[in-house]
Amino acid sequence: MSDERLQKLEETTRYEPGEVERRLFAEWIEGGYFHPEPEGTAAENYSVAIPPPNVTGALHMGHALNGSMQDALVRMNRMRGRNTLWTLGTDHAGIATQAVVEKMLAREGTSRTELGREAFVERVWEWKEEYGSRIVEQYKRLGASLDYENERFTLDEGYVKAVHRVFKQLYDKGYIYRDNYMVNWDPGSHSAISDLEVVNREVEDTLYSIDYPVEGSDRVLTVATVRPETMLADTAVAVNPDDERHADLVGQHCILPLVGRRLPIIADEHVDPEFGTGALKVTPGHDLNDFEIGRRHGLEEIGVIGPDGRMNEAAGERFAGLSAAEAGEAVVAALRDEGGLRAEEPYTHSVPFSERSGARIEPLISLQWFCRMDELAAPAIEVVERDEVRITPPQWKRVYLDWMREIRPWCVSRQLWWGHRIPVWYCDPCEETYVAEQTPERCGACGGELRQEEDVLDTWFSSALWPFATLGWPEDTAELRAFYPTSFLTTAREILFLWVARMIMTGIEFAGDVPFRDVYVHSVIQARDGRRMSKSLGTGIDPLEEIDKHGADALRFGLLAMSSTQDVRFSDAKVQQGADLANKLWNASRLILLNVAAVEAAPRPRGVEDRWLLSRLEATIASVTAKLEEYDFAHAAAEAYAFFWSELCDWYLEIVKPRLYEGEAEVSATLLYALERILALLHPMMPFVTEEIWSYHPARRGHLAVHPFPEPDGSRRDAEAEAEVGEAIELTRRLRAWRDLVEAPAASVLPARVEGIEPREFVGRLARFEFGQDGGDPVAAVGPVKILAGAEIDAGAVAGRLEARREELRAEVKRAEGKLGNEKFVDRAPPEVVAEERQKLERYRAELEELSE
RNA sequence: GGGCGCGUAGCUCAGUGGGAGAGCGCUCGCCUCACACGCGAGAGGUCGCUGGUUCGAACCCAGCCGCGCCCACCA
Repeated sequence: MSDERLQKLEETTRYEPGEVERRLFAEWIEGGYFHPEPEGTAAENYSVAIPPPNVTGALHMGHALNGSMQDALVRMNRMRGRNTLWTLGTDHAGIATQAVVEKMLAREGTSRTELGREAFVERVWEWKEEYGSRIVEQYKRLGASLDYENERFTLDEGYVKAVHRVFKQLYDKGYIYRDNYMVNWDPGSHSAISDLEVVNREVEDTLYSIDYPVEGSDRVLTVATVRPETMLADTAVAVNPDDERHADLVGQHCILPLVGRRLPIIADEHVDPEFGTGALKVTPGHDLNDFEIGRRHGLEEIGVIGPDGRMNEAAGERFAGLSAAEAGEAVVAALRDEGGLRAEEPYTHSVPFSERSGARIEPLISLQWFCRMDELAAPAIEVVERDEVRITPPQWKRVYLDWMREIRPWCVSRQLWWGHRIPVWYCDPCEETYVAEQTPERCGACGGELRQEEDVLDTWFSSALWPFATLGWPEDTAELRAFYPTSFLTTAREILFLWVARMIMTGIEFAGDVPFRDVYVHSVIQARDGRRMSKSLGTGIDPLEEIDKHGADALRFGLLAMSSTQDVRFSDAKVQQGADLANKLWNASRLILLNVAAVEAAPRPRGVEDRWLLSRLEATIASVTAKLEEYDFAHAAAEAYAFFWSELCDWYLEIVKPRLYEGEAEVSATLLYALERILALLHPMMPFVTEEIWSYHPARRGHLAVHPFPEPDGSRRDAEAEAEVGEAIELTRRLRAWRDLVEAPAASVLPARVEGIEPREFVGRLARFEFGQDGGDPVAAVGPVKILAGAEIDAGAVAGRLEARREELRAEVKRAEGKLGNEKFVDRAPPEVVAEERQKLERYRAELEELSE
């Protein structure tokens, strides 16, 4: 070690993450450690495709958590020597990105429509080039060991090829088709959206009851609606086929108030006779249920609300041009005038809203592209049933399967400009449709000009291909052979259907294998007050701020430690614990590195304490490794912390300090060995501080990021050493507690003698007792240690202490005696449990007798 | 309307059949030559409620009370 570095190590008593993290990250990049060559097979290699963040996005706590988990496993496997790829990339995020750029244009006083499609898309690309890499830089701050040399984007050239290939193949198979169908129309983004992008919220509306007169009769059928404006598009009235009240009316007609249209009265199972009067107005053009009823009965489909959310000409002169809400009021007013409004009452029900724009969904019939899912779903169900894709925690397996078994066609077209434009061309004169991977020149039939489909694909259509499209599919690339299928996926449960399910389906269909072997569904980190973290609520906690304040290692450790299968609140204390651990690592390492004697290759345990430490170390390595492998990050973090802090620092380092200061070779070797292993074990969770300390370690030959991960060494487990040192530690604790109780001054050394076997040397030293003293009656006994009278002890407290302990013991004896006196317990409990209870009783009785002398 | 989950120390959370745990906070004592972002010692819990199963229940079963999430086309 150079004098300069030695001096720095000596002087720096507090670990400062800021400067260290930037420097080390640059070193890792320079080393090229995160970029693998596409060699070997996927079975030997290790790969993960990052869930691509939106280009519009900034790193939020979910990314930070998910990134910490992925990096822990990725780094562990890289250290194990596996050829490891963690694929980096971003998602073009159709609606979100288009919205951001549209907002920007609005500030400039222009708009999307003013620019025109081509110029608009160009502006989005410019925006992407300028701002789209922000989140990538933020992943670097976290220390994520992604392959930054090869960044993918769901709209890059190769990716477009993959999307077109998939679309064409699905079309050729007959899965993709175009249809006039009811979709969730989002008036906010002016596009259809999928069922999964709709959120239902409870809304208080008014339920109106309206009389529909029966043609040629005095009777009326009273129907109920929360959306009176939709009556303008009614084309039938339906009753339940078993409803005797209305049975005679089926086949007759009603007259639609305000409009005068004749509405057939039909019978349909869907109608609930218990609701209202049992008569349902049927609006196939603006309600999904009614749409289905309409298709069953061949009803006319009238649309009175347009894509802009306003009434069109079909609504009639009185209402055309009004917004749907205005039209509703106007309809109610008109009905009041005519006397057709029978009742109105407050009504709370759930209403669909667009998750994207927040607008109330307008169910509309429109011409859209759909993908049939049944055939794709079948094998994706099987692989999960057979655990070829394992879902953890296991309750999500059923959620996945339930959803997949009920899967419905997917509306894949979106009326946006930013995205994969659907690779379909129309020839208007001869009405031909071409689906092609590359733009066709002219119509094959008439030679006429072709017009490309205006719509783009749902963003999730392209993200569904992520694990293989990023590896170069549809080309047969070395990357695909080396890294597909990927090893695992960690994800939030909210995109289990939106994304995970679809990747499994496309992976099997197009890449010939499942996209990953394991899916780990992680917890959601909530705000400190238990609310959802959200930008709009202002409850978000910025991971970058946490990194600035405490360091990336602290945040990573904190997130892993607070993670769970349950949702948890963000815990500042856990992040602080991480920061404290980094500082403790630094300082314990200073103690070791600045005091060790000659460099030794292997540990040479001398005393039982050394064997104890090495045994505990190996137990910890085995356990932490197993926890990481089963995605139990919280316990992995907690166990590593507990071993290091308590066993290594609080006990072992204190025990061996005299030997260390004397420059003993054996203890130096043991300490350097333990330090190397614990640094490597912790590196996947806290890469920066461990790498920094490693740079001072005499055994260092390269970066810790590519240092071998410790394999648990069972040969160093030593039950005898653990038991012997464990007892000595326990005795030390009891002696310390005793002296605290009698208020012995902290610095004083108390006289005592030992009956029986002399305890290990460190017991007296750490508890501040001088054993081997003669004379006088003991004032107290703590195990084999008889404490002698000293001037500095409060005699009254001693007596009190003795009596308190006796009281405890009497209670324990009573409890054990009671239990053993219970014949049923002795008969039916397992023998070892009974034996254990007998041993305890004997121990308590012995101690009680000792204290009663 | 279905499904999943939660209720354990002041706070945030572990703990799935044999004597209640961690971190933070709190109390007391220590600037002990790695670290005061530290060291040592403590206090603090009818494990939501009620029944049941068991020799034995925080843990298994049933019901109830609170809270959360997901799915669902009831006007």
